[in-house]
Amino acid sequence: MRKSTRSKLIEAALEVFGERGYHHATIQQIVRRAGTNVAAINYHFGDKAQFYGEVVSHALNLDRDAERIDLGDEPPDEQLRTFVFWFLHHVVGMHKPSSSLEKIHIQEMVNPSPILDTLVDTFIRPNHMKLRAIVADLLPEDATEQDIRHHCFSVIGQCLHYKFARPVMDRLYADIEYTEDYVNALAEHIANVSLAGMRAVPRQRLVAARGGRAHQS
Amino acid sequence: MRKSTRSKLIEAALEVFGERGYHHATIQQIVRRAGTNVAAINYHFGDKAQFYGEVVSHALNLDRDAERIDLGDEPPDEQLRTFVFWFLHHVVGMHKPSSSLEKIHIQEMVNPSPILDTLVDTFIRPNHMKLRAIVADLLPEDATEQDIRHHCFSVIGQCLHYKFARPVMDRLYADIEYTEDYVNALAEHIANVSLAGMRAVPRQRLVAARGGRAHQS
DNA sequence: TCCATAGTCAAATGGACATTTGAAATATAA
DNA sequence: TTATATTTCAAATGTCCATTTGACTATGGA
Repeated sequence: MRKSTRSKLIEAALEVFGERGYHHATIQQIVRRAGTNVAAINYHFGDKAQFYGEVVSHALNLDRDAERIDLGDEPPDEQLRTFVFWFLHHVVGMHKPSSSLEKIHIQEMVNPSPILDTLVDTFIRPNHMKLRAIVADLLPEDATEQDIRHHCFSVIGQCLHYKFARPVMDRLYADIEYTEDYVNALAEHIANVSLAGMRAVPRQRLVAARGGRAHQS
Repeated sequence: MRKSTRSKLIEAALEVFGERGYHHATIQQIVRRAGTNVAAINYHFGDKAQFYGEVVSHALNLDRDAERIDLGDEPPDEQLRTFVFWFLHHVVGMHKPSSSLEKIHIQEMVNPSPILDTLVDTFIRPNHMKLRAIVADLLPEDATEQDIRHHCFSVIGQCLHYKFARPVMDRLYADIEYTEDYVNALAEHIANVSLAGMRAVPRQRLVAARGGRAHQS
């Protein structure tokens, strides 16, 4: 059975939306890549917005079957390392291209569209909860809800920075090459900083009382 | 002397470009806010791109006179805290709106335009070098160039995450309010994690030899 | 064979913009 | 004042898109 126009459109759109984001992707680009013409979008999906919705939920379905992180029963600090490796390689997609779903995920963070709600519920939150569990394990018993969140965001923030700030980084340091080894070293670094930060928490408690310092405005 | 149309345009544009970014800002919006009409852009600046260039360099000039971080001669870990406070409040602009230049800075990271080069050279790099100096001070003597960079990026990455991932965060946790106190606590957290990470460096060295682990693909 | 339905296509339509134009208004200098 | 240069304005033009239209083709029963 030859590929239906419909699925060719979805596949092409997955790539184009992943590369350019919803707003910057044009229907022309998509149908050209799919080898068809603009009217097909209207016929099969109604309009661009609905089309995008179908493309994303198709990607989410694909993803359901795809590889998940297996954290096994390693000790929590090993689990964190595994998570960071996975996130950097798979989500941030540093040395080899990430899946289209991950690319769309990144695009949606930068320019959210209405589907971001769905994306958070079916994709981002589950992953976040996995990290959260690890972090909660690593922090002392009496860690507050806030502590847990903040440490999660520290981990993710360090990782995503290599995606979002890439244009700036490349201008600051032209010589970086994102080989697999380099990305592994990066993951190692991020895991180490994060773990050190979590181990330091009890000590922080004592210092934490320092009132909010005035920031110069 | 009444404000010239030219400077009214620049001021309005500073705001609009800061809010919507170069691509999403329309000339209509700018001239409406400046109380004039589209032809003024053509007359004073040629076209949108040149206009944007002038607006940014105007902002950079303003910024030259504006408040800089004064790190004084505090010990390096205090300097890092100061830097993080400054960056979160002033650049990321968390609890009160940041200046238009900072907003444009953020916009350019997300959707770079040709002026990003200028922005990096005259604005981002100098700030980066300040942080770099602090980090180099905090790390052991034998820290590599890579170590220094990575720790810088860890600091900045954690801060910027609260800007870039905000749409997602708000959906994950609807109850966060970015009061001044909260942002101060955030800064404290980020500084603590970063400092702990840097103090842990020598210990890492020993572990660092672990070969790049295969990531599941 | 005939017809209905699904699918495809090139071309038209229409909206949102940036950009240009030429005339009108205003300031400036002689 | 008069001439000249600046500055503003409303309207026209052109471009890039999404979206729609109506004609054309293929397929699969009756």
